[in-house]
Amino acid sequence: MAADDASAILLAGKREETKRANRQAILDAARQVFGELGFEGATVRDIIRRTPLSVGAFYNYYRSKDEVYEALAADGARRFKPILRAEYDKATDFDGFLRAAIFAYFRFSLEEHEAWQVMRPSAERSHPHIRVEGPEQKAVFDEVRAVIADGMERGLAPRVDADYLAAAAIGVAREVCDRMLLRRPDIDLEAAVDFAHRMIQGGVAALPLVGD
Amino acid sequence: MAADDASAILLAGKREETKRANRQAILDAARQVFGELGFEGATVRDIIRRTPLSVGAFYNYYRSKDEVYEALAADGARRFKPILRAEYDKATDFDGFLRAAIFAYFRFSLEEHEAWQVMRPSAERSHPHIRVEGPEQKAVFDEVRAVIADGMERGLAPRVDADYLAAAAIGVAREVCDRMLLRRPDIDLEAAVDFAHRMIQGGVAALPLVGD
DNA sequence: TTGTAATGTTGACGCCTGTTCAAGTTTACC
DNA sequence: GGTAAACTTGAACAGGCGTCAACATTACAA
Repeated sequence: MAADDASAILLAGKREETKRANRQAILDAARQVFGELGFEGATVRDIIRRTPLSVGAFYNYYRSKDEVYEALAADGARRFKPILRAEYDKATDFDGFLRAAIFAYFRFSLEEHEAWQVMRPSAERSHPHIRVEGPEQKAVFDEVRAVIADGMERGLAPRVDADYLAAAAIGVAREVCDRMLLRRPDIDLEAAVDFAHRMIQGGVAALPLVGD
Repeated sequence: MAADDASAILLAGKREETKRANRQAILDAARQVFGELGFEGATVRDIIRRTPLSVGAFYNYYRSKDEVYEALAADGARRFKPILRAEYDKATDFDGFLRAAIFAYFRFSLEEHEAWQVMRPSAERSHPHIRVEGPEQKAVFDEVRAVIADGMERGLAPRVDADYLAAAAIGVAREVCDRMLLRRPDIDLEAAVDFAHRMIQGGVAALPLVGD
């Protein structure tokens, strides 16, 4: 054969290339399967069945089912960070920042939810008592928490118990967002954001300042 | 033998009696084990190992591991309901009711948490991404949600989106309570309740009334 | 080109889980 | 004492996760 027929491969090492591709394939398959079956319901074999790989290969790339999940969460964080940051920069006061953060979170969740059937229905049907957080949602949450804490340290937010405020804001956002998603197909993003925003903002105003 | 040595048994049928005892034994063991290992981590064998019964007997009393969990939750609800109801009756306005409900919830959670090591540490270590709700907590939650909805229907609460308000209040209470429990051993129940109460109450005041 | 070490892949295997069921035991009642 | 119903037992089953010795591919040097 005059020419090597593996011409489509870049100049980069072939090993490195397939490695990256396999990692991605597993991640994509896992996202799908987790979405359809939920974390508990999904088996490693369900995942690798949607890739050209074998069980053993899976464990070559990820040490466990849990680790794929973490990777998925990290991926979600990587995508959400810049979105939140952009909105953050646009805001000038705490209130504006708050709304921007909430809006960003709701929008992101909505998109993820619509992109692939996120674990809500099937997961809850099979294990009604266990609350499974979508990997993206977890990541987004950590991010929002960090930003809120950051805004507080910079003096943008009123001086209240930072830990509790972050927790409360996260609680409101999470629950209201979940509720909103349940209203499909009649989802009013603006109304939900507005509700959460007013709730948190009004709540903050009523809070006792900390440190005397 | 002149006298039957099973004299301790009541006049009630022996069958009925041991049945009730076994049911309770399983429930108690399950509470312990779920607390230590979390729902996923706990195996049916772990549970029956702490009772004088066998695997088969377990399935004679409960159809599945899930069902014991549900029973535990129902038990929690049964104990919490009167507490919440009592506080509810004492309150005269929405604000007082709100505070009473939050207080009751926090106190109940705190007691459950201290009674037996509730699933927080070990469960999260084994499955960091899965949020396992303690059976009692789930029950308490359902109860609080119901009461909030009830108060709203009776016109005690302002006319806002009931669904979202319940969700938001639950979100705040849940997260702040969790946060509070993490501060062991320096837990300030009053402060936490106060925070959650002001947050929700202030938030409600800032909400747009529904139906024009 | 060809030999060889390193790296990647495979799937049957071991162990553990929830759940079932035929066989054995206990209770209730006559 | 005898018998039927109710209950208990634990080995067995299906199915899950994660491992590993054997096999395949790649990289590289001579």
